[in-house]
Amino acid sequence: MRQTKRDELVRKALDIFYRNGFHATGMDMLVAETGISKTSMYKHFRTKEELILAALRLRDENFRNWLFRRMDELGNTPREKLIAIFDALEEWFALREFRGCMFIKASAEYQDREHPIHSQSAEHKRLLLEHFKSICAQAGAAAPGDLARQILILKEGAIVMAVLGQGCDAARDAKLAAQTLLASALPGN
Amino acid sequence: MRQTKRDELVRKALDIFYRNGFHATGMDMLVAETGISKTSMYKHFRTKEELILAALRLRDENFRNWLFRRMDELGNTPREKLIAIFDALEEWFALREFRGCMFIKASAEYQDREHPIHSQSAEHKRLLLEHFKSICAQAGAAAPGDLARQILILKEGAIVMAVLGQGCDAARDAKLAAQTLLASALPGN
DNA sequence: CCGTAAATGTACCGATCTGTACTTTTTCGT
DNA sequence: ACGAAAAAGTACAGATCGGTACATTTACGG
Repeated sequence: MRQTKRDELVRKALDIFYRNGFHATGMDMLVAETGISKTSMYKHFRTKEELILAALRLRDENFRNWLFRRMDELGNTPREKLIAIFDALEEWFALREFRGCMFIKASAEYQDREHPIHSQSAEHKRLLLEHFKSICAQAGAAAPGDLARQILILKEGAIVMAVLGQGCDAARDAKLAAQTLLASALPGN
Repeated sequence: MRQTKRDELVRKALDIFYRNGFHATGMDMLVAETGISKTSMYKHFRTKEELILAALRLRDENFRNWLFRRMDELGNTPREKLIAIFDALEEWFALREFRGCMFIKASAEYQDREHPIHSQSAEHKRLLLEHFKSICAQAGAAAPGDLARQILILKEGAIVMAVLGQGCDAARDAKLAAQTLLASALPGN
């Protein structure tokens, strides 16, 4: 139960980085918006980068928990769970606070593949892919890895178009594409 | 023929912004890397933002010219041209200097939809979509708009996974998905 | 209620940020 | 070769950057 303050910092910093970007958010702004003193911040995290990494870890946990739970709630069969990815995305895109994928943005600001922030973002995508792959296997796909990667591509593309598209419903488009892919890759009707 | 210097500045600035990011690239770095004096820069562009917008305009022109030309060169029929998108992507991803989509990165750093840099990035995607849609129509798609948006989603997703995926060939995965979609949406075999 | 750990407030460091002022040098058409 | 325009050089303003020092205040378990 200790570390409430540290958790509060990470939670609030995550919000601010998500809304404002990483380079564009200074430590002084974090002090102003979180109400937590700079001294405390640097007691918990030695550098801004460490704070960003902690925020990304929390984001990874939150996002995967949310998506996987929503897939389970919205779909009964493995096949339905895969389609439910895009229903969940639609809910997300509709939120007022939706601002795109935090990890795409992180990798855009920290481009070097060796950079911890970049590789942690890549790890998030790897974890998503792993889960998708196991569900594709449950659904009876002949090549679960291939199918999972195609679905992940649809998911990432939908997020990009939700940010940069104008008005059109990217989740719905991606869902239609996913249904076509599943109909072609999965046995049964 | 005048403005060679201005064009040189935009061209070099584009490279640096692409490699280094927008906020992470200061005007002093641009001076050092381009060899062009700060005085000249601010004579041609009143602010850094104007220079970024000029660089993005050049990027949009270069990228669309390259992709549409490559689609024409690699595909004979409209259907083949659509598939060729992903062969072109594969070439791009293999380049040593590949660093993802400049417009995804721009929208990640300038998130406000009202911001000129963001809306110019969205315009780039709109122009891609328009072209894809006209080729989908030529290919005989019943709903060319729907199909074009699905293909654009695959293209954007492939770029994201080329940046954040590990080793796997995102262009090939997206191409397989596109072939499935076209087989389902287009008349003929 | 006391002692200790945690958090705060304030002031600061050197570096870097975008942008400007002003002078000198280079370029280039005529 | 001359004159105007363009480019460069230098120095700087004012704000903000990430990060630190240090003294003070708050919170809390025994």
